[in-house]
Amino acid sequence: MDWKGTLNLPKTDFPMKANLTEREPKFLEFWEKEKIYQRILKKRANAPSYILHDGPPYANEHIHLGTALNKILKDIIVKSKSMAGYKVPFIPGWDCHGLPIELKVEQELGVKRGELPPLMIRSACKKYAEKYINIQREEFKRLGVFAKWDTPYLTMDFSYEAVIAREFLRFLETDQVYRRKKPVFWCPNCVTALAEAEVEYELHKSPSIYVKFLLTEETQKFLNNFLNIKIFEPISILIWTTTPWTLPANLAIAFNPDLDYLLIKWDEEYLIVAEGRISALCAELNKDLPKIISRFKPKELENKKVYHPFYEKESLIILADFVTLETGTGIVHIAPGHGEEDYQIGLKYNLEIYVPVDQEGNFYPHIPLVGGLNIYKANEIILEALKKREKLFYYDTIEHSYPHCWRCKNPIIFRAEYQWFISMSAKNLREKALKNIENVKFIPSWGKNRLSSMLEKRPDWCISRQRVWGVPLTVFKCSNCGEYLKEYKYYEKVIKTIEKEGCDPWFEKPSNELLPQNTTCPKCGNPNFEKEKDILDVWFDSGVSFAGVLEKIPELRFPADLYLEGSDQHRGWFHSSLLCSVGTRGVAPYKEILTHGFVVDAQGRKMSKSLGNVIHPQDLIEEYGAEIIRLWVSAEDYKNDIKISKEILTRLVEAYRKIRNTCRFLIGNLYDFNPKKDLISFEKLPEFERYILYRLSKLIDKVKKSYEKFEFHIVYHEIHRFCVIELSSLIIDINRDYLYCEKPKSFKRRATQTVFYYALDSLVKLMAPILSFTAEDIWQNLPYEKEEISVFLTDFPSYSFELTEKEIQKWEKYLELRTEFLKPLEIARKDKKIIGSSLEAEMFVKADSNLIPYLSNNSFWEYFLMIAKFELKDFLPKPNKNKEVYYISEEIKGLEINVKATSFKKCERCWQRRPEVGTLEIPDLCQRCYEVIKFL
RNA sequence: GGGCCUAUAGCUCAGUUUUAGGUUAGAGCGCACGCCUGAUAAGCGUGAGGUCGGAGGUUCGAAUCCUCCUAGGCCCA
Repeated sequence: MDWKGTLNLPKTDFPMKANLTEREPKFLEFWEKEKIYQRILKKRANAPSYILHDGPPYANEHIHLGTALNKILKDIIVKSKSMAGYKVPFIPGWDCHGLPIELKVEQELGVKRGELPPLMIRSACKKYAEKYINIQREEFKRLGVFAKWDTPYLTMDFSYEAVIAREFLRFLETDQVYRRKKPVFWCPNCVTALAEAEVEYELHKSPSIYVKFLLTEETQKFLNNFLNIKIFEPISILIWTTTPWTLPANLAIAFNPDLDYLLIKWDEEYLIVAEGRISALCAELNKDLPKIISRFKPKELENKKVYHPFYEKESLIILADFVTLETGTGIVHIAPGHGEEDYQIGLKYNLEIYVPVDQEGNFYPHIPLVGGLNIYKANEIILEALKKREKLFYYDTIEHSYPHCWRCKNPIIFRAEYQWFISMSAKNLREKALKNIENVKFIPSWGKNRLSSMLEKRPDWCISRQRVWGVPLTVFKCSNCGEYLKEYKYYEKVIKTIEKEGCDPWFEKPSNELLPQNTTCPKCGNPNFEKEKDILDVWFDSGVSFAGVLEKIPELRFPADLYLEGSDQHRGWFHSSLLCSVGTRGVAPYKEILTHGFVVDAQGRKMSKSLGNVIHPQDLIEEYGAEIIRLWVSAEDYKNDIKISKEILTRLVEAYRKIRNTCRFLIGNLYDFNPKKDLISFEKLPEFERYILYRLSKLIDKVKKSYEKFEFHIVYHEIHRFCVIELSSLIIDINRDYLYCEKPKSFKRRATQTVFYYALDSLVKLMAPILSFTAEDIWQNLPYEKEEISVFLTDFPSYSFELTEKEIQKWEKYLELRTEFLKPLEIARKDKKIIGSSLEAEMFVKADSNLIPYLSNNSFWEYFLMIAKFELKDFLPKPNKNKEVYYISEEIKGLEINVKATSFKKCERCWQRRPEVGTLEIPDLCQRCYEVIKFL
């Protein structure tokens, strides 16, 4: 007789194989069609809101794993906060302006900067950004991310552009903006400023010259005194440079305050150089060691003077940390208009940002000696002049890495141009920003230190760019007296225009059409004005998103609860947002900042084309499904670098299957269970079932707390572990007999189903923020009536199944004992080969008195160990070594175990070995099954 | 070169700070071996894996505190 038909075997259509790649789109469709995210928001309409403000990704390429990771983390938060009872309106955004797109567009059109009218470039840029916004939006959606995809914020929206301009004007009218020269990369051939991204480094042959700067009489007098020497012959300070043409712009020479310098006599000349360069110089200049007169620290020389090598003027001696012993003489010639470091140190010493070179690389006509000459021609003239005046100590040429223009491939120069700045000090922006982040919570906590140390050191913010794809610096300048209009009243019309038509009118309309009628200069009364040509740094665009989004959209709120980005954004968006917000609102735009690391390969190295270790999310979706990417995001601790590799993914797929299959088993065994009628109250449940439910409520607590703390890897680990241990290994394995073999409506079976019901209900909700597709899949396959049409409309479970401390301890002891009992069973199976299934085993146990209370219920242990017979004995007879196992526990003192094969016959229905099998009316069956069969 | 951060079994993570540094360092997976064949491209069990990146130091005692080094990441120069 085949008894299988009399069993209550699991039934479900929920497939074991996830087939994620194929099935995921169906759930996406379901969410979209049923407007699930909108429904969630509607359901939480009156709930307290949680504002996670999306940092806008740049719309110029497909998403990569980093962008995917970031958005999935945000999605996990949106979903978990929502299921924890908050209203979470999530407005995605895109950063649209800026150089990378403008460059890409120029490249695609095959034009150089300035070759096309700004409006044409701008329109092409807009199209380009739109294209990638649409691509990225679909890619984000494909990952299962919930958001208001139909109403994102774009920094190129007219309304947003108007906000950018308005916020800039707030800085302007509060006197936090100023204009000053600053060196930038400059291509004299293309007659344009270059961004760092437009610079290529290539080998270039330059002059290498050592130039003497003669001490002034006063300085020499001081030095004689200072070093206690008497030298009346000329003393010179030796510097090294590869750009003789910057010497006309020289305003200072810099020593490193920490280095030692020497006064030496070399070829009858008195010179000053760094001690650490002497031997290198001897080799380089092919000279013998000099005679050393004196050694000194340069601090005392600060603010003393030397003579310019060929102009009738003086140059200042200053101190600068960036001077090194790597090359040259340890003393650096400073031209603040022609180098970044020169500029910075120039600001410190209040030097002029002096630029004698025009935009095409020619000296202005009035400059002595080199006026009107191109810088390369000037190099020759300057060399001649130096020789003539005996200021050239040594001349050579070197080949070194030098910046070139990526378009015309010519060498470029550093040249100061007027730029706009937001002052860190005018209105105490730095101090205010530092003060405000004290109230911000950082995860991880070191983020605060990182952000504040950047704020402490950063220079004034250069916000102007000489480009067209962006929001203009809306400033009018009086054409007569040069006065800038600062009051907002002059700009209301411009802002309104931008709101309606975008920024194009600024580029095409004359200023009198943008200004209010009859505007005249408040200073000189002149009616004509010039528009500023530069545009704003894109970091300003996204930096004011609190104004363009949080303040603008009614369901949002300023400040936000959370900003969540990669750790690079300490210098980026966290930073610019803070400055913009503090500078105009006086407070930080966020209450909490969460940062994640970067995606790296198995060895912890960054992903790069050259290393060939780049993994694309698109490929992973195709091979594994988006769900596995989501699981990966959750499983890794994002506070550090986040590794990804084939092995990691394989492990995750396996873990995924375990979770899925466990749920499948629960579903399959609840096909005839109606929670409304069949649920058994916790108090009435048997002990083991109560213990599992207690463990379940511990899991729920832990998982909910971990979501709150944004520790998603804990969520993943806990859920997975619960499926493996409490469910699969314990209650499913042990109670399977009840499910299959007892009467369908029996207490034992319903009790087990009750546990299954709670476990499944909890798991599906707890996993939903991470395993969104699978949770929805499970939800749709629940065999009983559902409270909502989507799992995302439900709340996290809040069951609390408590046991007394005594009960908990007892069960921990039971499990400890169980582990010990399984060991001799395994020996019986593997070594002695006397049993296969544990059901074939009989176990006899001798134990110390302290263990007796746990072991006195024989039938419980038969059930709990799934064996044929368990007996507690006072004494164990000598075992037959071939046919029995005798085992003394090492872990639990005083526990001796004897295992042998049972002689009981197997019940053909439930496969248990029972003494009564063969003695009943139906000899195939055990007593229990006999009764069940009779009942059926 | 500077600032910040990271380094625990093959993999992913606990344990380290603020409940004071304390006996043989934990979990799950994977692996090996065995079992089951009524979750079956499933399930159960047992076992082997770590000088806690390296070297010093503090201490009776350190994965945990200090110093240095190595490798890697982010941001600057």
